[in-house]
Amino acid sequence: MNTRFAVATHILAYLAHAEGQPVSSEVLASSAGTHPVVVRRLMGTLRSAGLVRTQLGAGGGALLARPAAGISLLDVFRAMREQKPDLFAVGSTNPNSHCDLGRVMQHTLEDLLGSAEKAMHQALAAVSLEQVMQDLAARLPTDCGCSGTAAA
Amino acid sequence: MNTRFAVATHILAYLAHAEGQPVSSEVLASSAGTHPVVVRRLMGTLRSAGLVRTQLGAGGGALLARPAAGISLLDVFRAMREQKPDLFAVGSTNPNSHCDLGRVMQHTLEDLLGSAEKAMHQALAAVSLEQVMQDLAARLPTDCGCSGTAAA
DNA sequence: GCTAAATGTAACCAAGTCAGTTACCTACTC
DNA sequence: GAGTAGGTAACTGACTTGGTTACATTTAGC
Repeated sequence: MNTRFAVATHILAYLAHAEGQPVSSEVLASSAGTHPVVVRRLMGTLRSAGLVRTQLGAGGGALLARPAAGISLLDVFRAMREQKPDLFAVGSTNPNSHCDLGRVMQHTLEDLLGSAEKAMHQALAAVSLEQVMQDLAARLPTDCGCSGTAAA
Repeated sequence: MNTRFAVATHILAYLAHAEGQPVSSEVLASSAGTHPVVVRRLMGTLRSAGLVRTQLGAGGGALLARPAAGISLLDVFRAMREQKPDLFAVGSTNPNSHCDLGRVMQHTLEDLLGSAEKAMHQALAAVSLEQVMQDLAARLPTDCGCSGTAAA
């Protein structure tokens, strides 16, 4: 899911940059180096997470659903994880359990690992899409000609 | 890799409990609800990470390589991840790059996500195997008959 | 209205990962 | 020497995921 997250952030940063102008999946795919359908699939997830909205028809495309400052990397992370058990799913350790160790181990790990995950979440929550853009801007040499809504 | 981590921790906790007594892969597998070969494979990873050592031959098995207090969940996590790129591998976003955005995006994400990962690592590093055992002990009703080195 | 340009999806394929399993060699204890 | 263990290779089946094609649907603009 590494790539999903990276591509999603890439896309969102692009959308943030193209404020208000819908961007087509084709353009986004070319920028992210993937296939338009992959972008649209991803977009479906981002849309149900409420991070983007899309416009059908000619001249359509995707737009941010809210200002970049209101979208955190945690939002993106969560959207990619969707309903999946957060990061550490201990549930699969078979509760073999002619005694309780299996089950108890499960709960113990869930607690201990849950706090680790929470720490990561907090760190992710602290970074907004706007900050990502600022970081990007600081790194881009000058204007390389791709800062518009054109290619990237 | 959820299950790998969970099983590894399960195994290590078991070994910590059986202080000094080698435990066979068969017993460990039965406790963790998996196959002995899976345990041995995992054990290979833990061994190269320096967390356990194994004894060949009759009466052999696995033992902790150091005291439980000296093994953190981060050690386990790292062992499971091995040489793999830590958690967020942004490298796969194609640097399509008729301009620099792709590459720059990569670096930016690596930095931002790296700090999130570091936060998680710190939280994991704060938990030792000994604490896991204490947590387990506190949860186990009384002595359910499986606290020895026998079954679990 | 018609056309062109988009999205939304479904379906399929190839690649990769991983747990489970079998099999066999090797090492060690008794 | 026999039995008991780990080490490892090899194969399988399930699952995930990215890429691709194909097609229905929607919308803007003429």
